[in-house]
Amino acid sequence: METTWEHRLRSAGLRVTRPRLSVLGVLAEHSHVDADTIATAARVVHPSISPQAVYGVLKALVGGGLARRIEPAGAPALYELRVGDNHHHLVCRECGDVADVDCAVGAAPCLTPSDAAGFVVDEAEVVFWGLCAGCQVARRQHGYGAGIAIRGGATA
Amino acid sequence: METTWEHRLRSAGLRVTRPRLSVLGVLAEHSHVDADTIATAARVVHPSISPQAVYGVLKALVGGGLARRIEPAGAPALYELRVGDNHHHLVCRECGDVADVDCAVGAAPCLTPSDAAGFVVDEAEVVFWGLCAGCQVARRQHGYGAGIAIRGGATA
DNA sequence: CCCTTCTCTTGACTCAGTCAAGACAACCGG
DNA sequence: CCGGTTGTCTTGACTGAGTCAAGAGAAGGG
Ligand SMILES: [Mn+2]
Ligand SMILES: [Mn+2]
Ligand SMILES: [Zn+2]
Ligand SMILES: [Zn+2]
Repeated sequence: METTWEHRLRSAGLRVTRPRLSVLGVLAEHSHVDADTIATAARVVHPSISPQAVYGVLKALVGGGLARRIEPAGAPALYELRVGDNHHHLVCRECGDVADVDCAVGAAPCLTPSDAAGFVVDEAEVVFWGLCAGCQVARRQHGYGAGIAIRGGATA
Repeated sequence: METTWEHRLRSAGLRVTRPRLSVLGVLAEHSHVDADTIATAARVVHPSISPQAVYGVLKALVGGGLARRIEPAGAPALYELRVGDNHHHLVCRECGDVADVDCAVGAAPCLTPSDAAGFVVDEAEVVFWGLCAGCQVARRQHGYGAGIAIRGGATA
């Protein structure tokens, strides 16, 4: 059972191209990256790649199930290769850093709404908002310690 | 204990203005509306209101805790008055319709991530993706029945 | 009623992403 | 190995949602 990028592209019905391989290469090293960062990194190995090619490649990869797209509120979309495992995300309100959270329940959707209002639900997307370790330290050092009012109102 | 909009604005440290009252009026009748819809509706009662005023008012209301902003992936931000009850949302992949969900049932791994990776979490945001009742019917009638590949990877 | 300060209007501008036309290159068949 | 057929990439224009800034206007404390 082949698992090279070439094979995975082909079995998704996609042609194997240099732009696609370089974007996949970037995604393999960085998780939760935006299109612009991907373009910059991909240009190291394939200098002529255009921003629009990156958008196109990413759309193809997501459509083919090779990549996943997440859109944290107030930030450009992020892409990752971890796909099909229904995992969730921690997002830092301060620096935007994103960390993976394995879903304790496993299968999607991992939660069931109390009243689905007639909806057929196929996915439960969970985003945990907070402060990453680094930003907690930075706050304390700059005198923002103790109880700060954090944007967003409702506290878990 | 006063609960008029005027009072609530003032106790949030905000002045009472016509644009703010008309936006609040719109929010009181429609839930989960975008800025543009709000502007159009507010213009009925206050014709001279500018789009930027609506953005400004909404930012003030959210900042003052009178309104909540949600940003479903791939759609403009939506606003509502239900605030401080940490409720969640069902979003239709087809028509974008949004419904409120009081709380999730079942295991609650999603209020406390198994491994918070050093983050201090203050909010768990949950979005249930699926098809609303109306769009389920529409699909069946147009021959899209049975198992369709739905965007987003993991299928329930 | 006046003055200060906050808020609104107007208009330019940003950012992330899309759309479309044509050049180009991957892959299939011969 | 070569040529033709598509699918993909490049280039460049464009959109939509939202921000920023300057000045006019109005809210509300004194
Ligand atoms: Mn992830
Ligand atoms: Mn709601
Ligand atoms: Zn951080
Ligand atoms: Zn629908």
